[in-house]
Order: sequence, then C-alpha cells, then structure tokens
Amino acid sequence: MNIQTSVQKAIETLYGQQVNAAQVQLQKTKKEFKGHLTLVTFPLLKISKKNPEQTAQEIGEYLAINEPAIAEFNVIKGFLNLTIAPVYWVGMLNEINADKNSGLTAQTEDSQLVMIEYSSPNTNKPLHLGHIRNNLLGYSLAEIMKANGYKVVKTNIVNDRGIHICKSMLAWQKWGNGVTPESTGKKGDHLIGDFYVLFDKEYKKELGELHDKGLSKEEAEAQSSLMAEAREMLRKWEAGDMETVALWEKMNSWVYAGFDETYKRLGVDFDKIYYESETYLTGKEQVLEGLSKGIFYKQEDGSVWADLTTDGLDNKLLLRADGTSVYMTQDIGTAKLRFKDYPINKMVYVVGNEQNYHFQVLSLLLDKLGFEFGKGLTHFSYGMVELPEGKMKSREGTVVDADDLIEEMISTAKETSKELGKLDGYSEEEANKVSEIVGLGALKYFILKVDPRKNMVFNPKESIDFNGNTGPFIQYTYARIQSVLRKAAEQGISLPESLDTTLILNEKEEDLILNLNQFKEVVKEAADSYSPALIANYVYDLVKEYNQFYHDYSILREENEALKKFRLVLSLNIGKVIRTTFSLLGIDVPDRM
RNA sequence: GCCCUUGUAGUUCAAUGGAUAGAACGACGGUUUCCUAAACCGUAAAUUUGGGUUCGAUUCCCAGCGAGGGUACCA
Repeated sequence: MNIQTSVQKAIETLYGQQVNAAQVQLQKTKKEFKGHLTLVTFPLLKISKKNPEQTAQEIGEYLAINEPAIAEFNVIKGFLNLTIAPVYWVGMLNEINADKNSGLTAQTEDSQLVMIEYSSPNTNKPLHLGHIRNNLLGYSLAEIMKANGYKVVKTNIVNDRGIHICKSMLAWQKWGNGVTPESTGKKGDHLIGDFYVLFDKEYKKELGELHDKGLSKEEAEAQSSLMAEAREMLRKWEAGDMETVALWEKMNSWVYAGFDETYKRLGVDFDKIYYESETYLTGKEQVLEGLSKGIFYKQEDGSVWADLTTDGLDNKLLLRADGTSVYMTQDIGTAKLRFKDYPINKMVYVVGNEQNYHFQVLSLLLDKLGFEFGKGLTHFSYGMVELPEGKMKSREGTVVDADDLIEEMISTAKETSKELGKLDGYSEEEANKVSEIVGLGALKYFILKVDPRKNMVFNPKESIDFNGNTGPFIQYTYARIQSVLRKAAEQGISLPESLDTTLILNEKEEDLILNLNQFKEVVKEAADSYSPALIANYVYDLVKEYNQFYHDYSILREENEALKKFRLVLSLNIGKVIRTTFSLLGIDVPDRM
C-alpha cells in the first residue's frame, strides 16, 4: 500500500491535472493533531483554484470515500490530516517483516560502479581525529551506496613520497641511532611521526640561529642546511638512488603496519590501494602531453602551468621549475590509472573542505585533458573537527591522536559498564568484546550523526557521552530487544510469518510502524545527499520512540496472545532496522550489554 | 583584496519553504515489588542583525556583523 501514490492519484482525478511527487507533500502529522499523515495543500491551490480549506476538504472527502486505507480526515487551515484505517497497520508490518533484504537494494549485473576514495594519509605522521572522521564517512558512504544497489570500490591513495617523508628519514638518519618499532615497542607510524616532529624542532632551532645572525626569515629558510639536505634526499629519491629508496621503503613499511592496525581497529578497509610514488610519473606524462597539445603553458623558469582564468579561476602550477611534481600532478596521474583499472561510472573523493578549490581545479583539468569523468567527479567535502579552543594544531600539540582516542573510548566504555554492573558474569574476553563494541559505537556515532558538510566540535576533556543521542543508547535498546526475544523463545513462543490484521493497535504502535515504513526512503535519501547523518538521526528517533513504547506497554506480560506476538514481531523488526542502519554506519551491535 | 563555507537553548546536534523550531548533555524536580534504569516523565532555556521574495522563511535573495577555510612552486 502506498498512500503517497493514492493521494497523488486522488488529486489528479479530482482536478484533472498531472501533479508531481514534490507537490504532494505528505508528512507525519504532528503530535498535537489527530491523524497519521498530513497533506500540505498550499502547493495545490493553483490546480484546485480554491482556498486552502476548501481544497483540503475536497481531497479529504474524496479519499475517505475512494481510498479504503483512509479511515477519516480533518482539516486545520491548509493542512489535511489523514487517519489510516486500523486494518492497514498490521498489514504494513507484515510487508516489512517479509522483506528478506531488510529494505535494501541488491547489486545486479548492470549496477553502476562507484569508486570511493577515502582516508588518504601522509606517511610522515600517525592518524588523528580528522582522519577518523574521513575514514568513518568514507566507509559509511560506501556501505550506503552498496545498500542502494551500486557496486563500490573503496580506494585509498597513500601519499608516500615527497619532502615530508624525507624530513622524517633525515631526522632518523641523523639522530635515530638505528631505532625501530621493534626496538622501541612503538607503533611504526608514531615512531616516524616523532622523527618528523624532531626534524621540525631542529629546523626551527637552525632558523633561530640564522635569524640571530641577522638574516631575514626568507634568507634563513634559503640558507638552512637541514632543509637543503632534505631536498637533496628527495632529489636522490626521484633519481632512484638505491640507498635512499631502501631507507624510504623500510620506513614506509613501518608506517603501513601502524596504519593497518588503526584501520583494523576502526573497522574500515579498502579494495585497492594506490601509492603516489606509483602514480606521480603518470601525472607528469599527462601534464607534458597537455603541454604539447597547448592546453598548458611553460614559464621561462621551466615550470608548467594551467591558465584557468577563462573558467573564473587562477593560474595553477602543475610542474615545478625543477621538473618535480606537485599534489595536482599526482591526482591527475592517479585518476588516469584508476580509470584504466576499473570501469568506473562515478568517482567520489572523500576529502576535507579545505580542498574545495583543489577539486574544482582537478575537475576542470581532467576535463581539459579529455577525461570524460572530469566534469562528473564528486568531491564529498566534509567539515573540520575542531577543539573547543579552535583548530587542531600539531605544532601546539593539540592534535587528538586516533589510536589514543580509540583506546580511551574503549577503556571508558569498560569502566562505565563495570560501574553499572553490566559486565557481571562475563569472561574477560567477552567483557573486552562488549567494551570495544560500545566504545567504538560511541565514537563512531558521535562523529557520523553530524551533517558531514559542517565543522564539528570535539571536546576531549568532556569526552563522549554514553547516554542520550549516542551510539550506546541505541545499542542498549538493541540488546534489550534481543533479550526480550530470547525470553520469548525460552517461553516457547513462535513468531508467525504473517500477523492477524484485525488487531487494534495503540497510537505508539502505529507510529512505530509508520517510522519503520520510512526506512527504505531514508536509505535512498542518504545516498542521494551523501549523508550518513540522515540515517543516524532516523534510527535515533525510532529508538527513542520505541523506548517510550517499551516503558508504557508490556510485551511479554501482555495477556492477549495475538497482541503479544505482534509486539514481538514489531520489536524484532525494530531490532533489524537498528542492526541494518548501524551496519551502514560501520557500527556493531551487541546481543547483550 | 578576492573566492568559498558557516552562524539555532549554557553546551553539542536536528528541522525536503509548512502548523506552537525538535532532541540530547548540563541544571532543577519526579518514576523501579514489573520484559535490562546506559531507561522513562516533568520544569526553565534558542533561530547573529537589518531589509526583501512568499499565503507561510531557521531554510531562498541582498546588505552588515561574527567564525572557519582557500588564494600560483605544502600535501
């Protein structure tokens, strides 16, 4: 049964005109009014040529007579409140219950292929809170696209080359005394990060000394021997110097081992990883080809540029005077390789909004170079994670480290669970498992419930709540539903495939079914608008309402057997939606907590 | 300078142009012989300012103020 369609048909019949779905604004009726669904008639006045009240009255009368699903209606101002007939409710639930795909769309042979790039770390420092947002959004988006029938390739472009990694390498060579992750017991990415910081410290010191000798900032930077050494190292690397490349490989391998651990902990993964060291040369070729075709131009110093002024943008550097490549060059090369590797229909880049301009330019450049997909690429641009005092700054040591944060969330979850006595009778292993699910659930939900486009604030001191609109609140509800279902099974209650439709439900039950019924639509909208937050907020509303229902009415102690079974099936399906939505968010749910 | 994003209770977040702007945390008060109290109920508390479009604006447009980001050899 689709009320939307029948209302649309009613309007077309009444006024003899086609109307589109957007004009038929059906929304949930507000609590203070009688009814389930409300039609806003204002957009229809042009068609009806009557005032709002008359229009609402006419449509209401028509529906009451011709649409059996509509039991009654009332009109308040321009709003037509429709009440759905009692016999339709259980039928709706039966339909939902029978859906083997949980409301999701399966992939087919001719599904579109979407490639989603996310994470994209530099190899000179460990992941931080900003990366966590990126990873969670990227992974969740991939799951959401899959749930809408797309084929998805999750990809990661690792920025493994460049001056930044040379800085770490140089610092390690100079002051590292040959330490390794094994010898220090440190994760590889953290170890390398430490050397990056060390380089920066020593470089600052050198600049300070030069400054004291009376040099200006620019002169000092130009004369810095440390920076010169780092540049020399990069040059050697690009020239393929054996020793440099070997060191680079060794240090990067430490970093990857560290990243892998963090990714695993976060529960994110990739189908294909690209390395900039393998794509930048292709980028260079593309740029040089563009140059020969006259798409780009060369300056006197030998640097290569794109003139984008006719597109309303500036000139953009593509190759430095010394012939080395920049970020943009690499992205062009990576794009080329990807489309060679996969028949991609849609390319999505999950990258922070600080790079909006970069992707605007990339899109134009790819288009100019003749890549069909240039114009169609999507930059899924998300906001920064800020601290109460502002942006995270590595120099000021205010960066929230990903590994630390994850560890802290899990241990806090464990403490809280213990205090509440939730872990009584659990083995150490089980307790750890639940703590991990809950701790990570709190972290992930906290980040994903926010509109991705917006900057968000994270307060490390207050940490993350476990009550209210949080992951654990929803996980708790899920666990309680499982408990009720277990108890029902113990009592030997079997749940029917299809429920008796003559049951009369209460208001809360009807509302819950209405909410469940929206699930498919929400999943679709989440994909269309690239917003995991939509799903998170939807499931929170559902859970909040279920908790109220759970509090007001009993399930297992209900004496009417048919009603008891209905409530069990209702709970079962709410549990299913929680599990499904959470899996789209990359969050686990526990059977007990 | 120019360009982009953004501004909602004390705080963190909601609200396809629709009815009296929803939640949560925090504050204050209440609920447990009953299926998991990480729950439920109640009270106080908000749209940055000024115009405009509209039957109707937190939402769209213009201007001001505040915040963040980008802006040719960092990624």
